[in-house]
Amino acid sequence: MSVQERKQRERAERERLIVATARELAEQQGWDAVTTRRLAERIEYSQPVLYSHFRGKREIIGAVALEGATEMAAALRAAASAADGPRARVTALARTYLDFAERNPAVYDALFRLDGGLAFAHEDTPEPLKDGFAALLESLGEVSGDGVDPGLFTETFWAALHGLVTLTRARRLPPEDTERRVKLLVDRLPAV
Amino acid sequence: MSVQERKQRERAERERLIVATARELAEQQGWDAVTTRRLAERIEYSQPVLYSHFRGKREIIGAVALEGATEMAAALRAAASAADGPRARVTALARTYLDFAERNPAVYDALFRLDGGLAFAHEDTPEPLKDGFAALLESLGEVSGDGVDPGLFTETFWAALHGLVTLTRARRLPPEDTERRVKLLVDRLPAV
DNA sequence: CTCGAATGTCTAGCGGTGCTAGAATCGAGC
DNA sequence: GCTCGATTCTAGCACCGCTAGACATTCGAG
Repeated sequence: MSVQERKQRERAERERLIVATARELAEQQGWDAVTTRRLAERIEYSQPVLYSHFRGKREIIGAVALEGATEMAAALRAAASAADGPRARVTALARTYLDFAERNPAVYDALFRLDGGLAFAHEDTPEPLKDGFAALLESLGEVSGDGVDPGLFTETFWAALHGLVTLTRARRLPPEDTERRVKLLVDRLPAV
Repeated sequence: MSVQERKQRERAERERLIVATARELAEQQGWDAVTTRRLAERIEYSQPVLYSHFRGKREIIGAVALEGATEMAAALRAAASAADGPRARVTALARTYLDFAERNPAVYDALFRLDGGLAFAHEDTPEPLKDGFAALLESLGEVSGDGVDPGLFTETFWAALHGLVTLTRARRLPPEDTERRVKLLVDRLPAV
């Protein structure tokens, strides 16, 4: 028994190592640099070992996304709870969102740009993802205004932030004015 | 002379064929399916011929993007000029933007998601791209409101639309409520 | 009209990718 | 110490973007 338990523990540990290494490599050099060969070399195992933990690269991206979602939700909630009043919460939330995206570009990509094989906005969406959206909803829902569904408002505000993140990162928007763009969103979209 | 002219014409014609074929293939099966081998086969030349026209795949994406930018600008201007009054223009503009993105996903990706080696928001940005942004600015600039730079307002509104497009396409947002999300943006972001 | 040079296009190949079949090794339990 | 199942590895597949160098074709000069 104990032997099997130890093996299971070691296996779980190795799985964490794979995810952590993939994330680290992606943050350092971008997801394109996360090849199964490089990843295998970094964890000091051969390539096929990766496939005994994950179906393929896509699932590894998905694992990084789930990890990131939990962190992002926590960051958003921390920022929101530190702010006073609905408007201040929205401002804090937006800043924290952009800040997270900027500090963790690879995680952000895994979450919202790449295909990690995860279901979104669906009943079988993994809990961390639902919870991330919930964290947004908690602060944004209270400023959606009469006649506007809080969920829909949250989706729209989120999309606006996501647009800022992706266009800026893709060098379609100059980064200098981000703060002013966020201010515009925060000033006008909420119903108060 | 005439011989050289004919050759140049044929060469230009072949270049158009490459771009059109790449675009077609990308719209049919996504950009991942646009490999140099497949593309070469479809135009009935060998791979190296592609490299006598373009530095690489990236430049082919860039060429498709430029073509698409011109079309998009035209579509946006047509929609705007058919609408009556600033608010109606903004609504028409937003709908046309999303419609273009939905009808031409590969072109949209070439423009705003992929690396086509093009400079944006810069002095040496290619004319079609500048013109596309100008088409947005013409309608959005008039509703930016006092104290808000029209360019900045346009960027922000654009980013919101882009966020809707990409999150919906990436299956992060359910597609059904797009219309209501757009309404929210159009109702709240403009200063009137 | 011929022939060398320039131009154009091709075949073949490089080092890389994600992924996998089957051989080799390891270690637990008798 | 041995056996046998689980684990890990080596080697390889088909594909990728890209390119060197061979080959064919066309052109211009004599």
